Amino acid sequence: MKYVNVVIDNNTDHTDNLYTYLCEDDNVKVGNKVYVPFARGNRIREAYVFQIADRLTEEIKGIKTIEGIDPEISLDEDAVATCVWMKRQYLCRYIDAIKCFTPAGSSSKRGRIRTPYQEAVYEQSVAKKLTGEQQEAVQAVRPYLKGREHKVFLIHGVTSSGKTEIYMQVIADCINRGRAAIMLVPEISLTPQTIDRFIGRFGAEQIAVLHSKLSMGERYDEWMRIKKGKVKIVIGARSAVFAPLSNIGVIVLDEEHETTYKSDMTPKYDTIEVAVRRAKRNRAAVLLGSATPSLVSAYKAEQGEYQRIILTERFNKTPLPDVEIIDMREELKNGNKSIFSVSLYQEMKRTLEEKKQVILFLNRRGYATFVSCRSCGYVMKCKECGISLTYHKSRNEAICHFCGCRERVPSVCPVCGGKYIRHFGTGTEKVEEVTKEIFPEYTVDRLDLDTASKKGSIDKILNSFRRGKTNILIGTQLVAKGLDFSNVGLVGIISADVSLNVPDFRSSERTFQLITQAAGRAGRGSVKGKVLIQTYNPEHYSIVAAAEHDYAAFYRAETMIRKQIGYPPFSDLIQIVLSSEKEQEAYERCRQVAADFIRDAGKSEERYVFGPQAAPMNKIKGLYRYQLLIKCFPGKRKEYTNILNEIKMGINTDRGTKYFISIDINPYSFL
DNA sequence: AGCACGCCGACT
DNA sequence: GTCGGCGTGCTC
Repeated sequence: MKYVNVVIDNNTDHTDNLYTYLCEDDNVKVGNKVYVPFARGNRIREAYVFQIADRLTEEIKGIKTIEGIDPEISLDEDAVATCVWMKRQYLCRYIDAIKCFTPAGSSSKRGRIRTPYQEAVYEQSVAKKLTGEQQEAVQAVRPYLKGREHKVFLIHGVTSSGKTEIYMQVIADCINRGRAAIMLVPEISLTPQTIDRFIGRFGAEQIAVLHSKLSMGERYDEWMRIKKGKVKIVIGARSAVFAPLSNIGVIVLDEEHETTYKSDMTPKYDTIEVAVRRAKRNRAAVLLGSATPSLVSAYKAEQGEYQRIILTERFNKTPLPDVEIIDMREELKNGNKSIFSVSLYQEMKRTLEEKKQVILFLNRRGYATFVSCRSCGYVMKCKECGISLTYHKSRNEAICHFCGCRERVPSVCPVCGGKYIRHFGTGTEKVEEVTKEIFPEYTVDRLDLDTASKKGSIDKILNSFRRGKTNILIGTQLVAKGLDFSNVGLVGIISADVSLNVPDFRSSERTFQLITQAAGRAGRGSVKGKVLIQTYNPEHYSIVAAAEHDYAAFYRAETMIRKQIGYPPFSDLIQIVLSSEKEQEAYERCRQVAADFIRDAGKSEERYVFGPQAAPMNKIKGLYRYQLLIKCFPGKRKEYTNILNEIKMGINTDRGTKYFISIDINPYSFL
């Protein structure tokens, strides 16, 4: 007879506790899924065992007995511990964390196991001979695998430096030692080549691929295959970090800087943090790979928390493309008001005549418009927060989305006195239209979230480009991702300013990454490519550094600014959104949370609390949203999350609540 | 959340 | 008397 503490699978905050039951089966294990009678009606509910004891420390009245143990589904102790950690770390419920580790579907009624990828034929691939740099990278990781020691590596390698080959050889070493591996990619539908290479190398029977297109049943079957130890490698997007593998030897995150690694749904976890957490418990290695590491990861590497591995040569020895910055202020001076600068037009013409392809890249991000001067490039920014102010038409004001301060929009530029000061934002959609007009004899295609949403159309568009049927491809970030085309002679970035002036403290980092990734698309074959960047801020450090392929310079400049204002990696940002049908209530509750927080954290912390102010997306699904931002400096994380947890519980036990609270730690977007 | 308990007014 | 309205409190 055992006493067990369980988490009830109940979709509410009010029962987010451990409940004690008697269990007649002495073989009950932590992580077992069980069935228990719950509440007055004693309805049978699903639950998960989190703790087991032989006796009670204090008497519990009316203790009930577990009805049964589910023989199919169980979590291991590692998963249970991680759930407890996630609840604290991300302020989610136990059950939200548990759902990450358990399959959503149920077992197939027909008893037939569904295995996608098993039938298709894949080109066999064998381990390639590594370059010296690649060899060193693999050698650096190997002792940790051999010694079963935890370590995080940041593999900073220029585009096409052969990071995937390094991952594969490390993973091969890992499975040779009888351990399993998780391979994470930012977006599975954009990385079919990676999956093909892995299956070609390791064989489909050792690999499970988890992706969003799987049906519930397929997902369940893949989960079962992994759980039963039939699989050595799991490939997938962020949720695959929860794969039920025991004995993990390595977790790889490719393109570690990608924002998709941060979950924006409950639980709002950070995949890198979860991966490191699981790896620590498994004494496993973590490989973070990127051509443009996030500032947070690079900082951790600099601090010695991660071991840095640098790859400087491109695998095929193709030199990095020449990057030229085009000053759009000059274009205006010369009377050119079109989207295309003279240089970009001429370069496009030349490239197309040489029968090479062109990619036009527009980082059409965010709906927020910024105010800038077309004569000198001046942009209205918040004096305290350093981020771009967002233009609000109704009052002709510019507002800071971080602290909420407002400023009137001047009619002449305060720097140069120019008259061309106005708000920018959209308008770049016209690129396709204008391109077709200027180059009617060439085929133009567009790839963005609108055109890609139709099933299969990403592949269709990319294939037609790969086969050379499309001459000019226009696209958003989708195009910048790790796609491999050999005949691209020119990449044109229509306006670097769009991403540079997104009202977010990461806008410079994003711009550097986007330009670098986009530039990486040029000259992948034998020819050296060319990149043109159009901007009104030609001397901005993130643009200059990207043009010169100089990550270190960007890193130095950006860390200095972050440190000064106290942004990540020097702090964690906590975003709290209060929403309600009534705007007044949303505001009032938000103010109350701020007051409660300051009361509990101490008056001295008041200066780290920003808001309340209307959230950038003011109203969603009929709910008004007000937000609070809190800067959390090192050493304060536990204290702050404890306080916020208390506040959250207080709200949830308050009966007549017609408002909701949502807390996101280090959100990737404030929009 | 969801469900039972209970205290009150309205109705056979 | 007793039916059912919903406000209140608890779920091992």
